[in-house]
Amino acid sequence: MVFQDSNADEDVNTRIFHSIADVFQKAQVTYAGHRKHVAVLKKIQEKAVSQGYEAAFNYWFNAVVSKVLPLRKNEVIGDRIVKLVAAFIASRERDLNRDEADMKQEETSEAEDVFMRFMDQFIRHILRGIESKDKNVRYRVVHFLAMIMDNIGELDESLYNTLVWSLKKRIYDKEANVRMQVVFCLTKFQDDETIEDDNNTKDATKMLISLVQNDPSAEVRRAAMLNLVVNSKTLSFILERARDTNQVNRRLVYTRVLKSLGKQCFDHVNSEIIDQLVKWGLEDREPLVRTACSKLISHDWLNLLGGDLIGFLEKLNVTESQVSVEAMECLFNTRSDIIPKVTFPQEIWLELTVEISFLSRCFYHHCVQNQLNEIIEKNFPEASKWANYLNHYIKQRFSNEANEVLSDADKYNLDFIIKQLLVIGNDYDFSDEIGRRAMLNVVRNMLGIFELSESLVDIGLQVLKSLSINEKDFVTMAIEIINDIRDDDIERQEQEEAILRKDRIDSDDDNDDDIESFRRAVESRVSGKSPPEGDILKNLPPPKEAGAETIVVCLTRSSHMLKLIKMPLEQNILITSLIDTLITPAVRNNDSKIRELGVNNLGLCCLLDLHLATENMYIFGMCVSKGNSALKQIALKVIIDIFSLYGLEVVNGEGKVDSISLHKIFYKVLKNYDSPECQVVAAEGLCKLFLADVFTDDDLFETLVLSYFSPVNSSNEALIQSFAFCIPVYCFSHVNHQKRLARIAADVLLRLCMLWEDLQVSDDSEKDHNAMLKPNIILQQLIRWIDPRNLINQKEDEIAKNSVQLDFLLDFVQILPRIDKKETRKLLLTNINTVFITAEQEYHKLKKLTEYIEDLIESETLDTVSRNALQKFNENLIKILDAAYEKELHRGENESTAHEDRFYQLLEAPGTDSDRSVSISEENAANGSGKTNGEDQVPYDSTKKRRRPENDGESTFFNDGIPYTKESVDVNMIAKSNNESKNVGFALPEADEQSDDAMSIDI
Amino acid sequence: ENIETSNTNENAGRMENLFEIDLMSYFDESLKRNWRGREHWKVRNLKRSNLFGSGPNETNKLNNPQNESNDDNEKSKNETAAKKKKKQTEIDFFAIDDHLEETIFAPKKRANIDLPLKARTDDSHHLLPPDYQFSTKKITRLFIKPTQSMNLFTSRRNLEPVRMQNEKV
DNA sequence: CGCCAATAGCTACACATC
DNA sequence: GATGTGTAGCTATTGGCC
Repeated sequence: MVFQDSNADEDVNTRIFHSIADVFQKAQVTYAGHRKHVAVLKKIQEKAVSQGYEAAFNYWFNAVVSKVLPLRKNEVIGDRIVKLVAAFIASRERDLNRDEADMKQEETSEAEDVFMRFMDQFIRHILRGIESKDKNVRYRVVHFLAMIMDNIGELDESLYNTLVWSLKKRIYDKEANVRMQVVFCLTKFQDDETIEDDNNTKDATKMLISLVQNDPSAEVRRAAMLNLVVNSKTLSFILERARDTNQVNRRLVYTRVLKSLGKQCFDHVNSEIIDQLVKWGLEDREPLVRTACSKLISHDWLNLLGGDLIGFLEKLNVTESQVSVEAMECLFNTRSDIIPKVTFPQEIWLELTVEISFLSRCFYHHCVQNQLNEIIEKNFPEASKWANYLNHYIKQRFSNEANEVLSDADKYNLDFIIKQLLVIGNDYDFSDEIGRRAMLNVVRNMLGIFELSESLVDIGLQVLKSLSINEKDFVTMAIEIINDIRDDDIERQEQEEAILRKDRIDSDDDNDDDIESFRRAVESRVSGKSPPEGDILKNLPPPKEAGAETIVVCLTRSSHMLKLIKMPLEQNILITSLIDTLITPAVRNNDSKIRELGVNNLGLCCLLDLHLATENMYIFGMCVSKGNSALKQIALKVIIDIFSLYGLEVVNGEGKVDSISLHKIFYKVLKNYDSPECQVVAAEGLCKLFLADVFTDDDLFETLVLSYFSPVNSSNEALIQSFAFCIPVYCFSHVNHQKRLARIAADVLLRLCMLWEDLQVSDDSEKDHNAMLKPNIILQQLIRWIDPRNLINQKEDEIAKNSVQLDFLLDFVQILPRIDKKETRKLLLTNINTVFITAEQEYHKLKKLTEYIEDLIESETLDTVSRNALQKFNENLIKILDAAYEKELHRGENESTAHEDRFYQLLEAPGTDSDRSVSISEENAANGSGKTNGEDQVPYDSTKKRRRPENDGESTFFNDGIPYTKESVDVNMIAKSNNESKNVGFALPEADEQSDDAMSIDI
Repeated sequence: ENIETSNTNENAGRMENLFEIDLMSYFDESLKRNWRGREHWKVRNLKRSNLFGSGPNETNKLNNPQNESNDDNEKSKNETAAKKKKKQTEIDFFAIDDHLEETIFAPKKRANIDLPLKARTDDSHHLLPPDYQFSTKKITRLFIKPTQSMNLFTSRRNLEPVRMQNEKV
């Protein structure tokens, strides 16, 4: 032992100090021997206390601890000492508890007092540093606290309050690490509240809930998530983290939270939430999250349920579940061991529940996918039996008594079961003709049922198609079903009428009238004339058509049928007549539901026939510009699909709609942020059409790009995501696409910068402020999109020669002066070095660029940051220019000297005005469009000129100076095109003129 | 002859189809992390093909291989030295520093150690927006007739009704 | 056979630096 | 705010152990 009895006060004091220091000195090097070190410390303390030097011990203990406080996170020495102290305190507390248990009362109270005094002063000591300006000190302080929390014993009330108060303040520390440790501390204060108190959640828990949602640091949120007590109030906040922006947090919900919840999960979490969690997990973009989720399902949960798949489906509430299909797929795929354990005895098919039917459907699908034919044969009956089973449930559901016997829930469940059986049936082996016929009968009859739900119509028709001999056969059967439904309805109406009249006639004692009026009714229906007025007053007007409800039922069937066929229309008279008798009248109908279905049907027919499509473009256009939101969306989809299929053949020609009018419609929809859904359809659709090179218009494309960046669309997630996907696909899929963006990029940037500057001065708080990207980010994004290195199918040398970015830069330096604020220009200029410049690119362009850049450096009043960036760029540029010059020389030697001369001229007279006026566009006109396979009909140069700021007013779409607002589409263009051609345009009235009447058009 | 030509046509078509599918999965793969768009796109995506000099500086480096190796050696030396320094510093618990506590416990003065107010709450609660799962598959499907899809990359200016896919519900 | 540590290797995130 | 380095939190593999 280092210190022994001594009489001198000082001596004892220093010995205590040295002893403590000695322990710390050794403990800082390694964890090994910590137990011994703790024991030594205890000895020192005991001895000191016994000698009346308790205070000295505490003092020196604090002193050495202080030394460790400035050590930053992960400094091992700090970590070791913290652990040492924590171990010391924990050991002390353990001793006390043990002594208490052993009933050593007297000793205990003394030791307890010592311990409490020690803790009190120690905590007060380190708390002095909790607001230190040194973040490391703050970190170590809370680190110490977090580590000793478990053994803190009972605190004096005032100290307790101080501690809590200090911690509460630190949950808003600037440093994430500090906040994280505070979270660990706070978790200890919520311990006793596992017993729920309904309206009194503890402060600590409340704070953790707030942190788990709001803290900017993912790690702090993680700490809060993992340490929150689990009860009915906190659970939703914890589970919500399955969509945390941080990948690890998301994963932990599955690997940690849900796993440890175990069975509780099913008992206390409602099925909707479980379903949502599974959906999120299995659909996550991160493979790690997906595997975590699938592991949870297929291992933890399945084991928990003892392999009970039905039970699992019950938990998911299969009839409402959005993911049960994927979940089952995941189960079967990851746990192939359960496959042989799944069996379906014959009896089960007549006793199906929703879960069993669903399981069988997924199981069947899995077996088909993996060609487990024996298993299928073992479990699933032959086709004719299957048809019987199916019929069993259909009868049960739609029999005459059904309405009285079955509750809504029963009907719902039966529908669900029938659907599963049909899904299976769709993949069934119908090589056996008897089975096929049986099934065909059942399905045909089913499809004739008036009340059949749409989803059953859909799958029913699919099965019908699988069962049919060929497409023509399928269409014949389907149309027969539709006609039957309609005829039945008409017949029913007539019967009702007849009965009505009969009642009357009975009282009038005349029978002949009946036949007479029937004849007239039929006559009028055929001829389309209405019966004489007198008759109308006497009798009810005979129905010419099926009732509205019936029409809907028919149209539903026809649309699901049309979705499934691809046979050209001209080969199918039946469909042509369907158009005449059912679809066209529906399009003209006043009932909006019928009209929407009609347009959808007509659209589907158009996808089968180019001529029909061409003829009807006008109607679809009218629907988009005049219709209500739902109709608008359908018609828009139809137009886009038609374009996708036929390209521009359907427009621009004698009697055809001209494409400019349609462009205008697209502009309008794209900018109408009152109907975001239509915006998304327009955006996605236009992207498709551009991708397929159906559309090649620069201005329209510019509108697309502006829509992406426009702050007014910032809350339209679907729109943003659609663009985020489509624009890069477009740009990277073809050189010409990238060129198109490069052509408009500078203009886009200019407009957006101006808009951004406007937003900065407008005092519309921070919301608008955040809604828009900063110009530098926009620039980066644009540069990335036009980076030739991202192009597919490019060889290295092709990439090196590609000068789209160079072209863009040339535009860029010219729009730069038009940006008002220096700050904005600075944001842009700092990014200039990310542009891809090589010596392989055209010499004269490089040359031109250096001139511009040097001009910029000289003339502009630049801040240092921009100047540095520019100079750095210029240095590189000059190097490249030199290299390019070398190359050019070599080429010149080999080919002709004509070029060479020019380059010498350029070199010798740099920066002269005459040189500068040798316009770039001249060269562009030659090089830009010549190599493009004629796909870009607009010459590079002309577009560019048109876009030059000076000419803005002439024909650019956004001539109001403020990019992308309200009605900036010019009317001139449309008017012009209408005058020029014989094409059909759309007279587009202003909004106030809109009315449904406008829709009643004749074809 | 006929058979042969039809075969080659078929093969060409098949190749085209393969090409299309390849491209589709290429784009799906490389863009799947950018789905949130706008400020959330990350630089790391679509790794630049660094197959060749990815910047103007490259030439310089290639010209002086010797310097580089020297640099590397020095660097590695420096690194290890620095690491050792960091890890080796022991604390002398015997030394008494009266001013230590003064400094570490110094009042914070004006130094702001707090999170700015606007960073303390977040409207999004740091949750991801709904994922609309855009993909080449979704893009190529027709809107009103999802069983039919178009070719994006091959057969520019398209577009015969290609590929009927009966999809399971 | 399953279990565990130890190990290497990976990526998104955090931190430090200028 | 762009940059490079460091780190947390995994995954996968190995080899020893019961």
